[in-house]
Amino acid sequence: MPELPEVETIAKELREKIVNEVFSNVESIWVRSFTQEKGLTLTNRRIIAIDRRGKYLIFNLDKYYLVIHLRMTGQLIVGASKPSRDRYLRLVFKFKSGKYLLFYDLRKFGRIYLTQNPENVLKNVGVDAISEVFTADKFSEMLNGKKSKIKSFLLDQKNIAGLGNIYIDESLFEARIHPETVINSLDDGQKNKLFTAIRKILFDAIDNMGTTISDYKTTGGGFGDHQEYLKVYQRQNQPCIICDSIIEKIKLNGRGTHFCPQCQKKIT
DNA sequence: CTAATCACCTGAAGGC
DNA sequence: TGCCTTCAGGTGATTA
Repeated sequence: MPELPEVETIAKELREKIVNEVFSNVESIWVRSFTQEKGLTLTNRRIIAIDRRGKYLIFNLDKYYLVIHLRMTGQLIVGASKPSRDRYLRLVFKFKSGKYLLFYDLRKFGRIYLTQNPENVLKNVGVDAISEVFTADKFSEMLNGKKSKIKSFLLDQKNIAGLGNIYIDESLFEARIHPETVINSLDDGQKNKLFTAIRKILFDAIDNMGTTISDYKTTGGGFGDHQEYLKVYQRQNQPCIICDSIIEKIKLNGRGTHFCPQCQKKIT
């Protein structure tokens, strides 16, 4: 479900809603959703700050860290009460104030870790796509000598953290680059254009509070708006908004991949 | 190193 | 209606 803009939206809301809350207890309805390192407990820990890296949320506690990945269908909802019996409710975090942080996750892929050191969880997570250290020069340097397809590279979180299937397809369209383009055939102009496109697409999506296709919700249970602005993602068989060609959908790395065959010419 | 495949899960949608 | 297949925004492990 959520990529960087959705997680960023959730992080902002959680900062407003639960910073300074003190955990009272956790109820694990689906135990695999929550793991804690040996000897650590969440009880009495206060939330000092909430950070994000790629698609991960990091709760900085007065001791320890809570690291969260929502994967495909995870949702974090802040509530005043505990629902009696919700089908997809997996974890219930109770605060001493009486508030609740509820973790819903239909497909049960999401994970929440209590750890001494966030790097234990984030060791394979690369530079965040909207951080200041991710620059055009850095991007160009990362692409140097690479032989894989550009979309495969962008999907791999140890390269750049935060991009997923939706925003990669949208960024490649914005930059007019075919998703199967081999990296070492990109020229400097294209690399720069792609860098600019990635940032624009992500910041626009954040402004729209993310994209709700099926499961993504904000912490109050609301939806994002960015699905209204998608130009290629899930627009297969519809006309390109630039040139009227029919948007195609192929499989790349097992993922649905959308592009305009006219605007994003394949270089061979 | 890359690439492909599976595994983890549940549900929706489409074909017959 | 029902059965079967495929697909879904993610990632880690394993195998080639």
